[in-house]
Amino acid sequence: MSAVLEALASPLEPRVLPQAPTSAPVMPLRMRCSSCHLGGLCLPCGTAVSDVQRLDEFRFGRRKVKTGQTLYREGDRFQFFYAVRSGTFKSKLMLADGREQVNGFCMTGEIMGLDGVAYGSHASSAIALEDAEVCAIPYVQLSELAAGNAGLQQVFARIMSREILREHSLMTLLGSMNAEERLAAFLLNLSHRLKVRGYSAVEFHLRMSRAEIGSYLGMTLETVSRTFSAFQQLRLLEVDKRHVRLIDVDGLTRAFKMRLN
Amino acid sequence: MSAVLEALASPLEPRVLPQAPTSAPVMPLRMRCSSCHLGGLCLPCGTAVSDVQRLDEFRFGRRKVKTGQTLYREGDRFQFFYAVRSGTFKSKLMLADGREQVNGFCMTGEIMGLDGVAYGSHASSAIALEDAEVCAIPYVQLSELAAGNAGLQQVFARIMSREILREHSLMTLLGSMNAEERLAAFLLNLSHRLKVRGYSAVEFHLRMSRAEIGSYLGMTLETVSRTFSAFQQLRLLEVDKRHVRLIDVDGLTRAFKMRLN
DNA sequence: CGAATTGTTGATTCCCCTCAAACTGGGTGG
DNA sequence: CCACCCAGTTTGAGGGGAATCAACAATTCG
Repeated sequence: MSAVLEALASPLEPRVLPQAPTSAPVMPLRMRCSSCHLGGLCLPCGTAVSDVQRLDEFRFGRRKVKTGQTLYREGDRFQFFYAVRSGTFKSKLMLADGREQVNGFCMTGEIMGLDGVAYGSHASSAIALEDAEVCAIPYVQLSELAAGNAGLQQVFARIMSREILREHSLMTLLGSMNAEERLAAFLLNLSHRLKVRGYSAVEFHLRMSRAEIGSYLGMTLETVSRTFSAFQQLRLLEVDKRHVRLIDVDGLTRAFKMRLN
Repeated sequence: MSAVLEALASPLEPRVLPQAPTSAPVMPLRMRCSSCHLGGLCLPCGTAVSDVQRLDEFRFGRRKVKTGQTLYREGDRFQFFYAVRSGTFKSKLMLADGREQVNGFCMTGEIMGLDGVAYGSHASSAIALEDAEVCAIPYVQLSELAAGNAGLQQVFARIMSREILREHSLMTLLGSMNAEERLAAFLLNLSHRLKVRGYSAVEFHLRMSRAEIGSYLGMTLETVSRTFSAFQQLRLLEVDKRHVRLIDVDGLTRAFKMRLN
């Protein structure tokens, strides 16, 4: 019986899935949150200074992951959250027919692995789309720390809740938008996240293939490509392979006219 | 800028939305978890006995909600989770064009309102599809209690994580399944949840309209109706308005062939 | 009872998937 | 060096599945 049928119904049984070793090396380096360049982007966001000092008490291990390497695999035992320090990841899971379903892209400061808490094993795989580095946050230790610290606990709850909201939005997108609206929403989301991270909001390099975008947005790679071309003809953007320059952000915004909560 | 664009990027700013009063009355009755008939279905699921006693320390208020009434509204200040004691709810949000997007149905024992934690206001509305009763769990108190109790905190984290998994599955459904697969998955999910609650797994009354099912599954009400008829012709089930009897569960299972994680 | 809501079914349209072919840039090896 | 391959992308042609528009039946409700 699949997770669709069981997600809410059989709450706490651990799921038994084949174990596969993760391929990325563990780095001996350890970081303090208070000296991290990510600052407010990451876990400590919204955390009081005193709580960040609590986070410092145990230093998080770092790990480098090269392009194409797997950080963790669907079914792996869940031990760590991973905060992206640099690079981009895709989160994916396998369907019965062997196709892969991409269900997220993670950039600097974003937390991966939240879906592992429910059953103690990762429900998705994380694969680096470019050379990347992550901060491994041991769930057990974070839990213990949060148990004595209401502030940290709230931050953690909010991060989980934000993930729920993110998926709400994606569900709305998949359930009620056409191809142009989906791609416009995707590009504007990307643009916004890049801007927050200090990169250009209008000119950027896509880290993911057409097929990965298509999987994420629930359409085929051909339709993604065609929609890019259509946007270019409408003078909304310029695109050459993975290089994108947004010309008419307002036009793109109008192109996805739904209010996504 | 919509939540799609901001979900992960601007983490903790409270969102300002119009306030609307909730319409359901607050009941003076108060319940202890340890004496609740829901038992393992609800929040205490997976909680040690000693922790349930902790939950008993503050008694949760109950509230009756009649068919069609709103328990909480999108934009309302987030103060409570709600555990469904009886009845069925739909969770929905409004799109820019006035249509409503249904993003979940909640039955006995399930927790509503998890999406409110992120920004301190509810991101969706909850509406009773039949006369219902809920248990109002004050978030602040639950937080405080969990701060001194690692077990309870874990239960809470798992509930959030399960919600994330549920949405993963729905995203996969919306992104990669056709109408028949979607409806089959929906019916099998419903069947399973009813069975767990002691009802018949093969014969039940749908609490929601074709339009609500369609909104939830990302298809039109006409397509929902047609797909029901098609299943009936295939002798997979019998359907008369909202009364459903599953005849060939295996056949339905084959009808949605995807492995949803 | 008429009006409104909900559900079923039919006819038509159209968006996107599928299949297919061609192009690009990069890497490899003879 | 160029021929070759390969993965990724673009573009075209055609078909199918679901949306749209519409009519009608069944039920509920004021």
